[in-house]
Amino acid sequence: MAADRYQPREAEPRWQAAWAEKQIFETRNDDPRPKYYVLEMFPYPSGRIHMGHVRNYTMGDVVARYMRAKGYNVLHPMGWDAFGLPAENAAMQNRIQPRTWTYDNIAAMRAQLKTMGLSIDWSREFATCDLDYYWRQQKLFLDMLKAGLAYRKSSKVNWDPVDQTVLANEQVIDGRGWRSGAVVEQRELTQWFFRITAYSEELLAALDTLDRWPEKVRLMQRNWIGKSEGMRVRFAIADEPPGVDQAIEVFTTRPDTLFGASFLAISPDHPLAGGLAADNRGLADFIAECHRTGTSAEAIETAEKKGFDTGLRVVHPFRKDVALPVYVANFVLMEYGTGAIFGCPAHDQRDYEFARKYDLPIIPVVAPLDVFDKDEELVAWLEQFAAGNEAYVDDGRIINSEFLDGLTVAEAKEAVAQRLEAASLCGAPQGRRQVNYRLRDWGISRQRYWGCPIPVIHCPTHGVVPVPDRDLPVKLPDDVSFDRPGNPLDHHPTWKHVACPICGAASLRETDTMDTFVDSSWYFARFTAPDAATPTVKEVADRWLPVDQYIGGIEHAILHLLYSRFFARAMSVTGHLSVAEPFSGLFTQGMVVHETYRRADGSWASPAEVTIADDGGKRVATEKATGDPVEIGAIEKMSKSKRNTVDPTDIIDTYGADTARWFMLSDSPPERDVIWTEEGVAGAHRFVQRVWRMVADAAEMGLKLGRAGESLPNAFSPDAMALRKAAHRALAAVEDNIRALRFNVAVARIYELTNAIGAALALLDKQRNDGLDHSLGAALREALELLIEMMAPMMPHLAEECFAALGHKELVATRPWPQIERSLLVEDTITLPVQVNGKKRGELTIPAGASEADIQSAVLGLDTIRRALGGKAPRKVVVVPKRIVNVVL
RNA sequence: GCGGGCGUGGCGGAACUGGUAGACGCGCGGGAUUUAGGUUCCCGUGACGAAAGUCGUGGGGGUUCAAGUCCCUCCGCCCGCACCA
Repeated sequence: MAADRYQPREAEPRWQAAWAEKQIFETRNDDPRPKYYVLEMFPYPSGRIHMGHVRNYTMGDVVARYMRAKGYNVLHPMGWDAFGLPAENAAMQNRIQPRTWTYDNIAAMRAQLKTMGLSIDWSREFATCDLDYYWRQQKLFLDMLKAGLAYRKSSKVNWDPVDQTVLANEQVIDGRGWRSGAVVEQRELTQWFFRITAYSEELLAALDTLDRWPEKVRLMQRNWIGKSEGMRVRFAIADEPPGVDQAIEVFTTRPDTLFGASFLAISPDHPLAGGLAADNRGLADFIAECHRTGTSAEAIETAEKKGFDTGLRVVHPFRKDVALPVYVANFVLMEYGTGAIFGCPAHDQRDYEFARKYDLPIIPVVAPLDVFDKDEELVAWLEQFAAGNEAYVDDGRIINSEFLDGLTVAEAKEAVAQRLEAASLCGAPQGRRQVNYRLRDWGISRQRYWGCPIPVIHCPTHGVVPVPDRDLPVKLPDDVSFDRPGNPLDHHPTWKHVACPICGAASLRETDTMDTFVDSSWYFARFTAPDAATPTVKEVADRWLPVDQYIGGIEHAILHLLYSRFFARAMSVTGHLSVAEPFSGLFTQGMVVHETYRRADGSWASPAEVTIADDGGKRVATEKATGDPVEIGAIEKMSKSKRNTVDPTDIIDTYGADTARWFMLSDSPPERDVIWTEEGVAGAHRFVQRVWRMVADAAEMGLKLGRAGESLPNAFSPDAMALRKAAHRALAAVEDNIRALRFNVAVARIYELTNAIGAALALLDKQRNDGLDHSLGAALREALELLIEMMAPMMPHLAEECFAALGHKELVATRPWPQIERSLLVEDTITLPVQVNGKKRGELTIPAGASEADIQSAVLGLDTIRRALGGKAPRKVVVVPKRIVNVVL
């Protein structure tokens, strides 16, 4: 019964055409069934898809196909994150228009993606560089401007000297541009910002509602928002006439340690520092030196805490006789709090180091709880502390602090707050409570061509004038040149010259474009009505959103996901939708990694260039072309530089999309990295062929199996019953595991069922000449059909081919998910492991309904148990129903 | 430094709220089919042991009839953030 091999190259396009022809993945907004929105992070059109895309989109497709089979109206769209610098770089290098380059890439990648057999609604496809999309984005911007969520300010920006553009804080990594890797400079520019900080608290608090997000991502966002509760405290400058300007305001989260203060420190960028430096040469030099020190991680790590005594003195708020020196210090950031701090060396490590260096007092004001009320121990602790070289930063009770003595840290914070709020300094309260966030407003201006133009006009009379809706879109010109650095829009001879919409005077267009993170902050909403003349159709967006399952890489844990959360709120305020959170379920998948291969000369060899052989249990690599030995290196993320990439198209050409999909889902848990191996792919392909062979063999035995759609007999032989149980149990397990996105376990369950079917098939084949067990034939057909249906979300083409081979006319893709026969999940007899003193000594097979007493006596009657007991009487017998029996001596 | 995650055979990994550790796959060994290789099918595969059995989830300790799972402690690896007052 030699069956032909399954030919994916022939079968896969045929089924893809069948699905396309019936338009079964095109989703209607007016479909009354419950909705389910699955989305994978859309790709940047770099030109070729990579294995990371294959993994990402396969996972999403499994969920989409499964939920469709479960009766949901599934939205599963695809688009392109198409603006951005690489298109301009290509323009400069290859003298090709960014537009042409981008759309060519999209066409190539779309064709590649389509070979994967994804159940995507391609009718909703768009690219963010489509005029139709960025036009609506300009509308969103104008609405946000009106709502006060977009504004312009002059600010110090991160300037990337290589890409010649401004970067968001989030795009600066260790002081370098996230794309170019160039050391970032600080420049003063007028920039557009989105007021994301208006939602600091909201974005933080709502993280608690995102219970289907990875804890890790929520934590990263929490840290990024960086809430801290503290106080602003004003210190009066000594020997100056009282006046509001004669105070320095600091931010602190430890007002309880105020009596331990021994100095104030202000940032080199603090206005006061600048003022003082005007007639203090030494200070001016010090500030200049601070600016020279890098902001990279190493620089900060190794930088010494340095300060410069300004000569100013301030008055301690509670001890008018104590004057504290004011330093300019290199470790105080102007961007955080007020740009000034009070130093409490005893309870802050940085302040401690600073005090040691400049010989300032170190006054302990918090004592550990366990020594606080024991005089001798407290004295000993104080001595030990004085002899040590570390600040005490843990909890405790207050000492050396007049009215605070004996209070807990929390009580002391409250007491200080009340005093300072009541106290007055120069006509204002001396202190006030303040919640501070690390989150900054989002700078979106980019001095770049290939992005969404910011739709405003600068009029000499009226200043910034929004482009009226009737004049939208502000269209990117095609005739731009890239022969000099800087922004081509700015260089364009005519584009920026326009009349003011208010007075008609000659004015200039804004030539900055938006950060591409803006484009990806609302695309999920646009998919719900991709052809609408407005950014969204509110009722439609509200019906579809939030995205039920969003899948993508962990690298977007902060930027993209936080911006999208902000946009959902901004779009609610401006009337485009009314959901707060864009993604109710988030899954972050692991990377695809591969071995690296290095030649003797140090160059990298690609997997396609080497042959792996087994040499006495050790894997060795040789170069295909020359036979030279190649060193097998570390397993790393697939990258062009290490040349350890595998092209999805090569794999699909060789093995078919189903094999690639199946391998991506097997073995590794989806949140972890998956190691791409030739052996693994071959194994996946072996399984594809095995399933096909089984189906073909079964089809050949046609008569024994009954026909497609034929109902099952009433009675089953024990063999048939066992197979039915295995099939329905597998179905239940696969369903549970797909729901939990535990695809690797679902795959294992499918393998198990396949093994069971293989055994049953062999049994039936043996009966060829003997008496036929017709009920086994029927059970086999049922099991095979269930197998096909449960693997269909993962290997959709193979499933269709198999289903057709069994005589079905219908597509698997349009069939409802099979019903589990619950009665088959219940065992009538069960096998319990039996332990003696916690070690397994035997097994007991007994009716499921047996009483505890029956089980006990049956257990004690087992030979293996009697032998293990050696004639001794058990002390007790623990019976855990349906699980285990433990006989205790 | 702060925060989080992880540690199970040769490898990737299973193991529900404590209840048969190693499902499933890869690799490896043996056998059958084949002119041969490959393919395919069958059997075996945690370690030690002839066997009975003993040991075994990073190390050590604890709770429990029972621990990969809970508690304490130590070690190692990975990731994120980081002069945030």
